[in-house]
Amino acid sequence: MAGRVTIATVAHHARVSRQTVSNVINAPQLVRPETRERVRAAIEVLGYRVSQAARQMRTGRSRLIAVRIGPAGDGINGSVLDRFLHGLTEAAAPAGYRVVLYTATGDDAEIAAYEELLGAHDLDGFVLTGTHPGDARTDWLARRGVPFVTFGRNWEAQPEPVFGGGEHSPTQHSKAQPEPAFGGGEHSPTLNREAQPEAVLGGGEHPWVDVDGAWGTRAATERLLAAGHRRVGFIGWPPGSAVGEDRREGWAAALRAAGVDLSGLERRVDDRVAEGERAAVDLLGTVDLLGTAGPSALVCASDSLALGALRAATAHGTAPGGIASPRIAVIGFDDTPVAQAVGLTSVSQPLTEAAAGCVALLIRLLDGGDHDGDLDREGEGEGDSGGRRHLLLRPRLVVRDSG
Amino acid sequence: MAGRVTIATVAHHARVSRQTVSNVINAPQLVRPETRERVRAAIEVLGYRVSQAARQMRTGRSRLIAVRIGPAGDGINGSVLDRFLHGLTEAAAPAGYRVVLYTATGDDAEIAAYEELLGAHDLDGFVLTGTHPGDARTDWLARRGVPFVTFGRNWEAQPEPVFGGGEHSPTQHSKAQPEPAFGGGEHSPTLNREAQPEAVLGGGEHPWVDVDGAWGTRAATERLLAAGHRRVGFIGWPPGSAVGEDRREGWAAALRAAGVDLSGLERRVDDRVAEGERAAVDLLGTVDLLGTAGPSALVCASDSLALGALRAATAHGTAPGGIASPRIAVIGFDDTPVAQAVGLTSVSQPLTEAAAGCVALLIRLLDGGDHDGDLDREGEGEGDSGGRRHLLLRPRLVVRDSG
DNA sequence: ATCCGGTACTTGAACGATCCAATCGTGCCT
DNA sequence: AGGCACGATTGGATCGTTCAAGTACCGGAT
Repeated sequence: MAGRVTIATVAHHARVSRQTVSNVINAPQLVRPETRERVRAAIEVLGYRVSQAARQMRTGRSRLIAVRIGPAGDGINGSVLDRFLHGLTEAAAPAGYRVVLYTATGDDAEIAAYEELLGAHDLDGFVLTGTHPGDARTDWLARRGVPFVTFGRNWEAQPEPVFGGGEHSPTQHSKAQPEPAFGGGEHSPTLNREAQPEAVLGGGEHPWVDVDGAWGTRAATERLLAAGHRRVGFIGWPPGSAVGEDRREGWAAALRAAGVDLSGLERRVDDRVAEGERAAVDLLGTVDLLGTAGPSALVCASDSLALGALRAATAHGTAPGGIASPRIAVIGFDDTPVAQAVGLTSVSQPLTEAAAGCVALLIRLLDGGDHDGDLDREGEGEGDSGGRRHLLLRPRLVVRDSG
Repeated sequence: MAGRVTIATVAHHARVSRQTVSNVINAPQLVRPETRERVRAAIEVLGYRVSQAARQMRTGRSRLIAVRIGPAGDGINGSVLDRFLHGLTEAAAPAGYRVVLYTATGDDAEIAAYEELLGAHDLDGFVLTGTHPGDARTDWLARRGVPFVTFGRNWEAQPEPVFGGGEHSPTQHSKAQPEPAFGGGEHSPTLNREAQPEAVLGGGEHPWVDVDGAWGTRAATERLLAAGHRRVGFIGWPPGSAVGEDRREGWAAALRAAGVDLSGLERRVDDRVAEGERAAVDLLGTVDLLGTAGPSALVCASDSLALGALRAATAHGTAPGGIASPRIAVIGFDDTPVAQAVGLTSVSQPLTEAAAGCVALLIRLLDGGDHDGDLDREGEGEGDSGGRRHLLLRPRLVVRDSG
């Protein structure tokens, strides 16, 4: 009550002015080492913490970034989301940023939420998930000059698929340490913020992080091919979903590369277990006019579909009359707890790295706004997102019993 | 840039003083309706939003509440957590509060996080999850006089099991609308905050919200008994977990009430699918000295265990030699996506209501601090958390194929 | 001796809201 | 008419920080 520790308290204790204390915190290089240490000691002794509110009022920056948390199953869903959120929170903390949540149903409501968050709380930036073609949110934010990053690539601008890592081999660095850079100083030095955010977002494309779904389904398909399967089927979502098309494409590419004819190997259904089961039964029972049998393995666009397929496969394998026919392999997507529970092989998204990538890109926009010069240095081993505005991460195939 | 809309802008536009505008926002009853409307119109026209930073600096209140998001599977996990988070965010918004996330591994690290959050961001309150006996966090917060609510009852003080709803019958209101109260005014009227938080937490017990696990397992067990099963087994966690003991107790109580002997019907294992399967195989194969067969149905402390049990049950049901023995029923706990996917009957926690309850209790601490008088009125049909400091919610049994 | 550039630090003035005490009607009662 | 109470409104001070400008000092070139 009586003794809130302010910057003035510290200043008095260290026998310097307030501004010098401020400099020790925000621009240490301006202060003589001797003085600096004296001030730091005072801060330590008194247990001083800068008041974010006061700082924010002066600078207009809140050091808060916002993420939407949908009701459920929107874009990235279920337990996928909370791993992502955890990754965000953990990556943001060392840079002095915190994550606040907001909800909204539909793009319009979300834009209203932006108004509120920006107006009242001076939010510094946004992380969007579940982007889709024709997304009103990205346009709105870009037009307003609000810094943001999307988890999910920009589906508008198709070209320029930039890869995060180096080589294209199936071996992958499991832990890529996306941003070892920002551990250094406590805060970035004071900069003359000229408030020209539209310059930051120049170039027409916003920064994004995404997981290469096609690579995942391709890896899954190739694994099945390598195991001797030829006719590898695919159960995906109805056309129209960009993510869905991406995942399908990986499967198709792998089969084309192996010279397998795709016809009759594919079903497109809604993302539910029962639908997946029906589609699988349908596919597995197929015998075309030439007597070619149905697929002997299935790649699915989600774990839900895969779970359905797995049921159908089990039934199919034992049904004929006692003699177990060769087992139908199934591979899912997202490595949800369901997959872990039932032993389903699945493509796992590197969510922690994706989250760290989002934070790194966003913080670059926020703290390093106008350092265009710095972007010139190329891949000095600094970490994945070296000077990039986009980051396409490779998923990982988690192999279990099912394929 | 040039024209940020401040309270002075609005005042000028509406031809009143700043204070009047402030009163319209914070204590509308002090302002003549005519003036009030004029000011509101000006706010609307100009798109004015109060600057939280400025308000916070003056009042010391940030209108931010914090929730920890653990790495995974800690206390409440997976998709359970993000439903809870969504509920919190949604319930907090109409009262003008926002949810910020933080991470910490272990109680000590979490306490360090409190220091930081309180010192720098002036956080108003905390929602803790996964409380356990001897929790250092609650002590620390209580000693500091920081408002907080736990999701998870206070395991220290065993007595006083207060029920949220009314009657104790198995029928339940599916949607209980936990807090229809706070939709009214935009903000609470200005109060003389005397900053005596220790008074708020007087009485030795902190507010909490919890789900009545025993009620859930009891309902599950009773359902199985009603379906004709007599020997209903239980697969739970090793002794030591308060939540685990609670869930076990519901099963035990139901069997005792039905006059069934519990011996040999129970296994206690770690919370993994394989362990659940092993335990179920073990239980189902049991034939004791008197020739009594093993259980014909299983209640489990989690969906993981139940999934294992379900596998064992399927195998058990078909193994003997062709003739399918009567199906073994299995019921899980938490209604995770896994349960939904495999058709497992499971006890579902009312997470949205729990979250709303947490927010309601916390906001009562924050906004209504010293209204001790108000607590006297008893259950006036105000909604669940009428004047209560504790809220024990009933779970719901979601019936699917498995039992 | 004067001027200069730079470093190290200090001082006054904002940021935008709320709180406090004082003021200004306005109606009502005696 | 005067006094009083009450409701509505006002100006000034304040929260803790950063920004912009200013002071003091020192070594070296003019």
